[in-house]
Amino acid sequence: MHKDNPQAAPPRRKPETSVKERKALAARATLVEATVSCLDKFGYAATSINRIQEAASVSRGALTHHFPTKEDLMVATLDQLLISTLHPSLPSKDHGSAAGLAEDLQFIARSLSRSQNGRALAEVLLAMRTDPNLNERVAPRLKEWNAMIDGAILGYYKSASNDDQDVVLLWTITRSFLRGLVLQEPFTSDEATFTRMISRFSELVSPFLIKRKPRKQMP
Amino acid sequence: MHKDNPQAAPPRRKPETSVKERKALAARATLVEATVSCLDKFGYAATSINRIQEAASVSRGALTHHFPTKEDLMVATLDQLLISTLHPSLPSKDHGSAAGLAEDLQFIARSLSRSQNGRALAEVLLAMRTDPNLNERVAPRLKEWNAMIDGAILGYYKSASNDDQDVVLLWTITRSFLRGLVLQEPFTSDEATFTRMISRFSELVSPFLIKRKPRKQMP
DNA sequence: ATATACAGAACGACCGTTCTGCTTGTAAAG
DNA sequence: CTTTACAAGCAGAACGGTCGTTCTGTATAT
Repeated sequence: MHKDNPQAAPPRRKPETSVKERKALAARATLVEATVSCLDKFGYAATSINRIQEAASVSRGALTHHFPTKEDLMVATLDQLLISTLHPSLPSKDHGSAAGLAEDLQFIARSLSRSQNGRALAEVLLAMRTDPNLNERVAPRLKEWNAMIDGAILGYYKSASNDDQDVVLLWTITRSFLRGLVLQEPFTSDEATFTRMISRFSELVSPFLIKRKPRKQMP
Repeated sequence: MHKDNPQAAPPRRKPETSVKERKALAARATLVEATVSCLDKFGYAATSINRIQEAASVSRGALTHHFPTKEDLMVATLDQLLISTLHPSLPSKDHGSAAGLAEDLQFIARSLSRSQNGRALAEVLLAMRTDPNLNERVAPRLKEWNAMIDGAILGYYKSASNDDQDVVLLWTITRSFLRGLVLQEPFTSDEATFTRMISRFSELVSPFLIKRKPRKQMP
C-alpha cells in the first residue's frame, strides 16, 4: 500500500444503521435470494458465481465484495434457508389455528420439500455431505436448528402415552420422509400422488401425535 | 420360448464373447465402480473425469473410448445403481426367509440409504433433477424400475384390507423416508438414532403390511 | 487388414479468486 | 457549515486452474 500516511492512524468509529449499511444489507439479501433461485433451478454443481451475479443483476465486484468466497455465500444462503423453513416447520403457527395434523403436514410439506426453498435446502444438505469445509462451518447451525425444532414441537404436540422422546422421534421421521420427497421427484411426477403420500403418512402417525390446545399466540 | 436359432436365419455375426469384448466389459465395470465410489466420496459436483480415471487406474483415452461423454458414464452408473438396489429393495429375498417387516426394513435401509450405493444414488437423483439432458435419458428407466418394484412388492406383502394400492403407496412412502435419511445425515450423526428411526417407522406401517407366506424361491 | 482398445497431448470454455481503479457515504478537522 | 480524508461500496479486467471434449498416434485381437 503506497498510501502510507505519516500522521497518526485514526481508527474510524463504528456507525450505527446508516445508508451504507442498509444498502449493504439489501445487496446481501438480493444475492442470497438469487442463490436460492439458482440452487433450485440449476442445482448445486451448476450454481456458479457468474450465474448468481447475473440472476441478482449485480456486478461481479459487488458480489465478491459482500461475499469474498463462494463458501461465504453458501453459508449465508443456508442460514437464510434455515430461518425461512423454521416457522413453517413448526405446526400451525400461522396457517389457521384450528388446523389438525393432516393440514399441518400438507402445509409443512409444501414449504419443506415441494418448494423452491425446500429443493434449494436439499441441494445444500447433499453438497455439504461431501464438502468438509462447508460442513465444518454450518454443521453447528444445523444441530442448533434441529434442537430448536425438537424443543418447539413439544409445545404443539404430545404423545398418546406422554412420551416426549417419541414425539421428537416421530417428527424427525416425518422430516426425513418430507425431505425424501425431493429425491422421489424423478420417480413420481404428478402432484396428486404426493398429496396422497402425505395424507397417508399423516394417517400413520396420527394415532401417536395428539395436538395440544393452542396456547396464547406469540406476538 | 423365443430364442434366436443359429441355423434359422443368421444374417449377421453372432455376438460371441471374445477377449476384446471381455476386456471392454471389465473396463466398463471398473469405471462405473470408480464413479460410484467418487459420487459417494466427493459428491456429484466434484466427481470429475480426472478423479474417476484416477480412481479406476485407467488412462484418459480409455475412459473416453468407453464413455465418450460424461453423461454416458452417468447413465451407465445409474443403471448399475438401479440394478444393485433392485434386489435389496425387494423384501427378504436373500437375507433370511423368516424375516419380518422390521428386519426387512433395516436391511433395505442399509442398502438403499446408508451405504455407498445409496448415497451415490441420491447424488445422481438430485443431479438429474436439474440436468434436462441426463433426466431425459434416464427418466424412463426410473419409471420402469419403480413399476417393477411396485409389482414385485405385491408378491411379498399384502394389505390388511386387501387393498393392493395401499401396499404400493405405503412402500413408496417407505422408500421416500429411507432416501430422506441421506439428507438427514448432517443433522443426525450417530448410527443408533438411525436404527431407532427405522425401527419406529416399522411400527407405524406394520399394522397395514402383512407379509405373505414365502412362495417357491425363484431360481 | 482393419476395426477396436488404449494412451496422452491439445483445446477452448468456464470456474473461483485476486487485483486495480472509480465512486460515494460519513466522520473528523478546519 | 464547509472541507477533507478515508474506508466501504462497487465495477470489471486479468489470472491460474480445472473442467469435459476432441484429436492424433500406437498396440492388439480377430
